[in-house]
Amino acid sequence: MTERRKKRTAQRVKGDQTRALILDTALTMFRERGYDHTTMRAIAAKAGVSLGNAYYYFRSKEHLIQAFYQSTHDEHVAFSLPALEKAETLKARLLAVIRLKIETLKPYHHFAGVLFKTAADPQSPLNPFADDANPVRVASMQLFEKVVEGSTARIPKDLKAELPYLLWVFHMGIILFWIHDRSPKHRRTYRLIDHTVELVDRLIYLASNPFMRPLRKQALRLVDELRDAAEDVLDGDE
Amino acid sequence: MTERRKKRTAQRVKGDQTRALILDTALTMFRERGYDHTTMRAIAAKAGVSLGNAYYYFRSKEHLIQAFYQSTHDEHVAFSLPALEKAETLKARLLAVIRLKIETLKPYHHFAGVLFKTAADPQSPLNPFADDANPVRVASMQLFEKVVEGSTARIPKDLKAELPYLLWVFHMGIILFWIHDRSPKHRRTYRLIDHTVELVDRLIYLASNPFMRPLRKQALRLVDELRDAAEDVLDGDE
DNA sequence: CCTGGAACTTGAACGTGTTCAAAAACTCGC
DNA sequence: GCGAGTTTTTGAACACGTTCAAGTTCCAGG
Repeated sequence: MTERRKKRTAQRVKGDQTRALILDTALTMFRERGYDHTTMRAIAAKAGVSLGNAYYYFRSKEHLIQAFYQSTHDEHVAFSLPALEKAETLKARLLAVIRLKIETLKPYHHFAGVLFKTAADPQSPLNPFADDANPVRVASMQLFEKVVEGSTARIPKDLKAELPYLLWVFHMGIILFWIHDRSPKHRRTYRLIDHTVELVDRLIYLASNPFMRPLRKQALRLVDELRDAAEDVLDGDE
Repeated sequence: MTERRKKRTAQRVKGDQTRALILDTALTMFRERGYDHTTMRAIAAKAGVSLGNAYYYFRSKEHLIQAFYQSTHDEHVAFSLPALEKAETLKARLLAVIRLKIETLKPYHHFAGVLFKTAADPQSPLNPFADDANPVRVASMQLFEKVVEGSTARIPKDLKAELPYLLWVFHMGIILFWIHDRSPKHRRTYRLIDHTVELVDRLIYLASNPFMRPLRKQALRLVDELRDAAEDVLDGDE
């Protein structure tokens, strides 16, 4: 067993290098030419490996995107944690985290168009909505848990429980917008973030009013239903 | 000019037949085997034309979907108009139209998965969100105008103006859900329709309250912003 | 060192959507 | 019914994602 592990780690080094090389090459080319215009052959050629080798490390061209998610997410977290220490209100915390997300993704705007084509495709194994256990999604939601937990707002339990998920979905929506935003410096997106965060904040406040309890309950039940359904998509049967 | 038109119409007959033949063949095969598993070669072969000929009539495989939209939409309208004559309240009218939509699409559930992969893809010329001149979308929204106009509900002008669009988007959401719904007889979707229509109705009522005016205005401004942005995606620059 | 097996690498081959230049069919004015 | 022009039809060719059987490299155990 010890030997076995040693062997593995020993070999892993080379393998990991190749893997990283292919991924880096791919991401660079995606950034420069876009996803569609970057062929697997070109990636392999530029990375100095064979076509088949690229497929040894990445099951498909789409799987390169999964790796991209992971890497940008890590970066986003690194930016967000310090920012969260300085913000107290829910509004400020949410604003910071979402702005930083866009900041992180910025270099990839050109190729980001593909992200949602695949992310929104329910068939795709990369769809983060469908797969509850998707590590990127789990990690991503944890960040929004922090956003909610650390805040000083008073929010009813039922809503508070669902809020990280709702905010995560919200942030996906913002990214979707940003992908299509061709305004200079993404000003439009930043304006949208300001407006929607403000609106979300007001809605949360409104929904927290005891008056709103029945409507809130109804809406939350609906959210649950949608979540369940989204996750059922993966399993084959009924 | 007259000759020209005559010539055109004369030729159109044959051409239209071929076009229809290809489309029918394609839709049948999509229904039976699904979109991905139906190749252009197979469609051409089964229709008894050459591969190139299929591309003469349909610019791409995706464009066959556009034709599909059109044909099911026409059917949906034919079902809806009589139903709308019998329903007075907004809630009842909306419920009827959306249920009938699902009813219309039912035979295509198996292949519907592709619909949203392409419909949601902002790059695609078929994306109905991006192109506000898309004939299918125009026609589709007209139906929701009828839903609102014919109803007895009292709704503030600003909201009423935007409502057809909002309901159209809502109905797209329902379709998205239905596509992934694998429950027997799509019960889950019908339940969702009931719940969401109820919720939408309550929200409209709530939003119509003078108290809600500021929040409503803010939300509507946001909707406008989103619409504008979605439509800008098509134009190349800036 | 040698060997068996595992990890890694290769490139030819396949299936598919799409393009295109050339052929065929058709229309209309004469 | 002939010729010019237009529409329709053809199928070979291309590019790309993906697969796979076969080859190479690497390492622990003898």
